[in-house]
Amino acid sequence: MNSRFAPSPTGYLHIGGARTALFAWAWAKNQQGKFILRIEDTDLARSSKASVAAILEGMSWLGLDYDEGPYFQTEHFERYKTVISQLLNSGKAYYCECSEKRLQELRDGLMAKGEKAKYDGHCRHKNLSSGVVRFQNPAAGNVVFTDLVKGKISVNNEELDDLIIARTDGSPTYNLTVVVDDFDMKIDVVIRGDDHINNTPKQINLYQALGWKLPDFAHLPMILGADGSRLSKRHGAVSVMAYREAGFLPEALLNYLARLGWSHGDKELFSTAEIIELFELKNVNKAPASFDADKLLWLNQHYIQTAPAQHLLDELAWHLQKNQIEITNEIDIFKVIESLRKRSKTLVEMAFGLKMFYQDFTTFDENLGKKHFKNKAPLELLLAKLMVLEAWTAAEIKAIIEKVAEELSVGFGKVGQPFRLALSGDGNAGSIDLVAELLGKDKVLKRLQMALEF
RNA sequence: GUCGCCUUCGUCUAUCGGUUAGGACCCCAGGUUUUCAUCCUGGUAAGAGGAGUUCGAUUCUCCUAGGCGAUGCCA
Repeated sequence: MNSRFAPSPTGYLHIGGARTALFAWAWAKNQQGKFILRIEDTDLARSSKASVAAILEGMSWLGLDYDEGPYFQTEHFERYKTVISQLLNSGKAYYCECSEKRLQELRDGLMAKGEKAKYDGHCRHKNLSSGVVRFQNPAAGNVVFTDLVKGKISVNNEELDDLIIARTDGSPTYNLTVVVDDFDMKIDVVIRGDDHINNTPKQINLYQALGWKLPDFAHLPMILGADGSRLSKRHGAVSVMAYREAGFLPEALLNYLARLGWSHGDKELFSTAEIIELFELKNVNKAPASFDADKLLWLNQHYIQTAPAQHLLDELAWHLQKNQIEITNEIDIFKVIESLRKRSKTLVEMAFGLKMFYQDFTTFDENLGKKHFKNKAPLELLLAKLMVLEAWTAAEIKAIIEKVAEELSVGFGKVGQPFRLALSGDGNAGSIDLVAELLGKDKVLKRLQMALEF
């Protein structure tokens, strides 16, 4: 059982496309069939190599691996040409030379009369031999099909017109190429966005004219922005890679996308393997869904808290490189990750929190410094006691902080907070005793000294 | 305009005609806590409107409204 993802390379891989890919991928894997990637690049003017690369990059990051492809429709032009002449020869398609102007006037006129704007078949019996090629759609009857997510859909042929299947330059158009490729690639279920529902009856007529067996269709509802309108740039990030940049884990995005329009009872958390195992088209929701950034963030936090440290490090590496943070052997990165994971919602936050362990700083946050370094006594006492501390462990360090607080008759916070600022520079750090242990005696003493000079 | 699709808490969703309509995110309250977090407990909150079928409709049918999509020599 095969499915495919067929993006047109006119931009990056966006959230909606990624979900379509995910569902098609999950379905094929669930069926133990093939997932095929096909690039629909027949619009030469709008397609670009950069977009192809961006789409492949997005899919690769998400781990949506394909069993075949990427195929490019531009490599199938001969095949399309053959099919088009077959249609022409059998009288199921014809040339049309109507000018753009005539077509426009025709549309305007019909619309003004309150009728469906469609081609009137002007050139149908002219026996022309140049121009665009139109498919002769059946004039009457209904096209009925059972969509695997939407159910029964019926469209009257009177609503459909003779669609163009080849442009003046001979190049094929979308409705023809999908039909040919889906047939040739033995696609069992065409899984795609529901903006294609209206094309489906036309394609079904094409299949029938060609005498080909129909695939099943499954049309996925759209993803809307938080305000319920079509997802666009003003809703924030729409590109998959923008989520990588924002510090999301691919499994979090995948889990989120899976639950957007699909469900398995009350289950919220799905590993990638579980998505494959449990995915069923019949559990896909019919209604469009709004993108909720808060829930995605919650999932990301969940996966940051539970993922193996090595995996976190692998994903983190990209961010560290981007921020020019270099991990050294001096401090155990895994211990640092453990100390950070509970307080990081994104990898960006984690990378940021990691900085203080591997990069020295020269200044403290001005405002916080004024507040916490005003009274030097806690830091002086801390420094004196830590300097002579032999067993450099969190427990010992904590005992010293408590002792300092006791000697000065202040609360733990009065010592801990200045200490935290001294070590981090910006006040953002976790359990201060643990942070101090990880940082190591040298750096701790140095930074305390620096704080005293503030 | 015309055609198609859709409609359960603010959001994502569950519900095989009979449920106090459940879960999750968000939000709020309380608890744990060395900042910020995490974590735990509890809470607020929904069947678009109107007919019909039925002993009984969120669930089936129809109408209306609203949203989205299509109406391209884009895909």
